[in-house]
Amino acid sequence: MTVRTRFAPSPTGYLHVGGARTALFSWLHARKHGGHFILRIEDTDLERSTPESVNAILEGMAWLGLDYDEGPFFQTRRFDRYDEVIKELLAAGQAYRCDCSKERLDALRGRQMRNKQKPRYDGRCRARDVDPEQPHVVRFRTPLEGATVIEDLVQGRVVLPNSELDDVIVRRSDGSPTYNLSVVVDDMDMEVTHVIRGDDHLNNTPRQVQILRALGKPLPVYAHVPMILGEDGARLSKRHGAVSVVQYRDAGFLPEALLNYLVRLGWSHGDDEVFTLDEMLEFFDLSDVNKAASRFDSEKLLWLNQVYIKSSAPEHVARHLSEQLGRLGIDPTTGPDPVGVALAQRERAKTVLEMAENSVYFYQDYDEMDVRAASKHLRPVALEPMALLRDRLASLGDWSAPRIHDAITGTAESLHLKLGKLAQPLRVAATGRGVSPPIDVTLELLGKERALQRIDGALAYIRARVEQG
RNA sequence: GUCCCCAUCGUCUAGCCGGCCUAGGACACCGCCCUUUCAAGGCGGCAACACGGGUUCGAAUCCCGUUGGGGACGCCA
Repeated sequence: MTVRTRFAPSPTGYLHVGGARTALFSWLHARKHGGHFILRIEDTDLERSTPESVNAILEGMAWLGLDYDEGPFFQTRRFDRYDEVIKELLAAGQAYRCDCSKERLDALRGRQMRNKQKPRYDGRCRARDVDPEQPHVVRFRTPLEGATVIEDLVQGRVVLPNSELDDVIVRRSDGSPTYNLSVVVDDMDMEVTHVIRGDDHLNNTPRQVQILRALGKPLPVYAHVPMILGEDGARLSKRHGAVSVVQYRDAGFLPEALLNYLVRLGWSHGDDEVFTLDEMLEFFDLSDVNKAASRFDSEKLLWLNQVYIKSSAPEHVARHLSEQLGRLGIDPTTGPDPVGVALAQRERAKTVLEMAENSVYFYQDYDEMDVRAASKHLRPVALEPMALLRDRLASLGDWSAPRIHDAITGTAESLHLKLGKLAQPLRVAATGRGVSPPIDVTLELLGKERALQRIDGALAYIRARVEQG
């Protein structure tokens, strides 16, 4: 039997990191076993589902490279099918109509809570014959006796007495199906073999198992993966800032870095930390997934992102860099090849956004210099050495880092200056700040014309300082 | 409140079918080295088996309880 997994988000928001990891595990499991990965949009909640959310989810999945073989399926297009199953249950006496009012239900819940009981439907309509023409919901008739056992791939055996379950609503009074019914029908119709989802669904599983049994269908294999908590240990929410996958994209993260970070949350393979997609596929196994919830640690994500920035092909990083430059309003064709910039900056950027922000001076003249850097390094003592170096650089025929380097060290030696005494002023002149890639590389990228221009500007700055005393 | 799940360094985790663990790796943090800046890199350091009972010659590893955390309890998914 071929493996079939699915990712089934409800379109009520963006794709957050928790959902993305569930999708990743599901995708990995399908791909590893040569199976199919299905995307299904659970939009039965007409009130809260939005097309924007659907797009946000698709966008996030696409960015991460989690491609699906089937779908996206929309549950709203399958209402007829759900109704068919509900009728089947009704006809078999596995479900019944209920016309209990919200008020009665609320009162019942209140009473039960006060009595320190678990709030649940009392089954008042189980034996009543509710008029199908009058407003009503349909409830599943849960067995009163026995227990439901789930053999979960990550949670192990979970047993829940059926007395803990109440009769869930499977069809609302407006005729729409509820979650527990639609998932069951879909997973069954789509022949899903492995239901991989967050463990917040573990409590729902016995109900779904009961419905499946009532329908006489085989059970899928369940795997409830632990949740991802925010850095403060609380459930992930908007309050935690950047939890949306596309926000990480915009913040300059590489999709492979996020994927790598996510796969290591709740799963491990010995002491390994960095995995290529192929390695993930080779080593990932649901049975190695932890049971405990884990916290999201953005520091470690940042580290991994830098690992990927440093080790990926420069051309690949450069593509992301160009995008980020574009978002900063810079046209990458107005300066050095982003590949060279990526190569020069890769060791000093934890995100591509940071890399772009620190590379602006390659493409645009700086408006003003960093005050501290300028006052520290562009001092009168630097005037002569800089002027000398400027001429030497100007005479360079081959504007390459090695030649530039020779010019700088040559000048420093002839003046008996420590390299830093010359390199730092030069850096401030060239970039307007005290930090940059190695100065020879920086100058090469800048180009001869631009570099000399900026040195001239810095010389003028120093002269003005001399005059001011 | 009731039920379900969980519990190793600050964080992610290895180990968990008992002895190889004076508990390993990674992030973060601290120190040293390298160094034209910032980084990167190298080396070193700090730091945990939640607690209490058992079982056993022997427990991080098995059992029970306590505490703590998370989840579910909706005509949300």
